[in-house]
Amino acid sequence: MKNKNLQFAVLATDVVLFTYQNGKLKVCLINVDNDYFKNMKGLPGGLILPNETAEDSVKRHMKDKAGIAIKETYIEQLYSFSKIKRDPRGRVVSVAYLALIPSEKINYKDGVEWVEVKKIPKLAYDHDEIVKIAIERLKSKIRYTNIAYGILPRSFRLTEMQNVYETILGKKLDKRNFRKKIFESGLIEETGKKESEGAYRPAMLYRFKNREVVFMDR
Amino acid sequence: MKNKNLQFAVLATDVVLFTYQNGKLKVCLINVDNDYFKNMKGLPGGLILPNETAEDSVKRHMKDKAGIAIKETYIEQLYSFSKIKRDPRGRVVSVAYLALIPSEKINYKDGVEWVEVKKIPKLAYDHDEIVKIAIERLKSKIRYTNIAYGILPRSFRLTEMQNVYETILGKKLDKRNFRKKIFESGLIEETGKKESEGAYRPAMLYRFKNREVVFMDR
DNA sequence: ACAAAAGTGTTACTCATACACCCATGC
DNA sequence: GCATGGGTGTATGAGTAACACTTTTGT
Repeated sequence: MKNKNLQFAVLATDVVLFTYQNGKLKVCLINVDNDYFKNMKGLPGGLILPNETAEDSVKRHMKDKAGIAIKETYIEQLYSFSKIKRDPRGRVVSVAYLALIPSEKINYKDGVEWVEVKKIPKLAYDHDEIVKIAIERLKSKIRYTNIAYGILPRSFRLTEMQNVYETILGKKLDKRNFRKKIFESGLIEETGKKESEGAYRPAMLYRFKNREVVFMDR
Repeated sequence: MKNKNLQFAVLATDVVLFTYQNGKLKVCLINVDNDYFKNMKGLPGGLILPNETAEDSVKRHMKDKAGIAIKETYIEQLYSFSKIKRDPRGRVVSVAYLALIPSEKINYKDGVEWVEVKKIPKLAYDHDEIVKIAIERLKSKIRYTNIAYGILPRSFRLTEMQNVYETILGKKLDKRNFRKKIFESGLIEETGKKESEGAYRPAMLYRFKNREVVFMDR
């Protein structure tokens, strides 16, 4: 660096990592316990190192702090937070990310908890605000992209998919209209296999055609 | 700061500042001339200081480098750029912003040029990428918000407004449909005044009801 | 045979699109 | 009276929303 005195801020990342489990949308939270935030929860995250991009940093922290296998996750940059007092320990500017993971890919670790979105407690730092923005982004983006691939298993029943949409959007959807729209979108295809859930009629299993973001027409 | 060796990156902001002038969408560019980028252009921007947020920083640089009166501008955060080599002089992470200004509020300064979007040359650093993302954001956001208030004068004719939309969206719109949609959106209201453009029938002048962002229904 | 989830079509309504002529004014 | 931009309505097609019953399977 040329000018030492320009270096003043710690640069960090935070991630709002969602999963869908037992019919509920959940967020990954870790324990926070320091002089300023006693026995609270917060988002996983940490510093950006000199030789990594913000995205590299998020992936590393997701792996280290939440035990997440990076390959399995959808990640997108959410927003950057730069309020001067957002971290009472010193000036920290944070680039926040939104990430999705199918629940069966989660590795559970001590100090890491998956909390239902509706039951998130008051969080440390400005993490409440970050989560709020992440939920809005997820809600709007699931409408016009295929990012649900990030939160559903590789192959899934359509009712499962509909449940994910209903939970994220926070409202019931009509089964026939949902299916029509999803089929017409061309985002998914049959796997050819069927799955029986307990004792009843087996359901066709589907998968996403693409595992990169696709925007729906318009 | 607690830990000196955590401080490695320079934090900066860049702004993609749009205006609409003579039927053209233009971007504010400044001269860049250093060891790495000879006689080129780039976006206005600069460092974030220890006592300012990213948004404070953008506003300050817009004022200093481009002579823009802050009060008149619409500003939103665009995206953060953290590629390690994006600035060859050293590690700089930049929070980019999108801003809009009505052309009559521009103060012209030496070394600052307003370049038609279609004619933007190769820019210094990663500023091409930033501009591209800004244009996409502007295109999509003008469809479902009232942010056009940031680029139109306080009061304006409807054809003027339609021209702004056509230029940003890059396509012709139907006059009657445009008017219908705008009126139904409830975003604007009559000022009660009329304006004659040259020798012909005077047009009703309108203004935006709100000068903060409003999202259209749906 | 029954319990449970899977699967399937039609109608009504709303919204977007396409399209052409008269109006008001200054010169 | 003419040139110019301002202003207006209707018809068609597309997409969204509402709605209920039959099918398949395991027990």
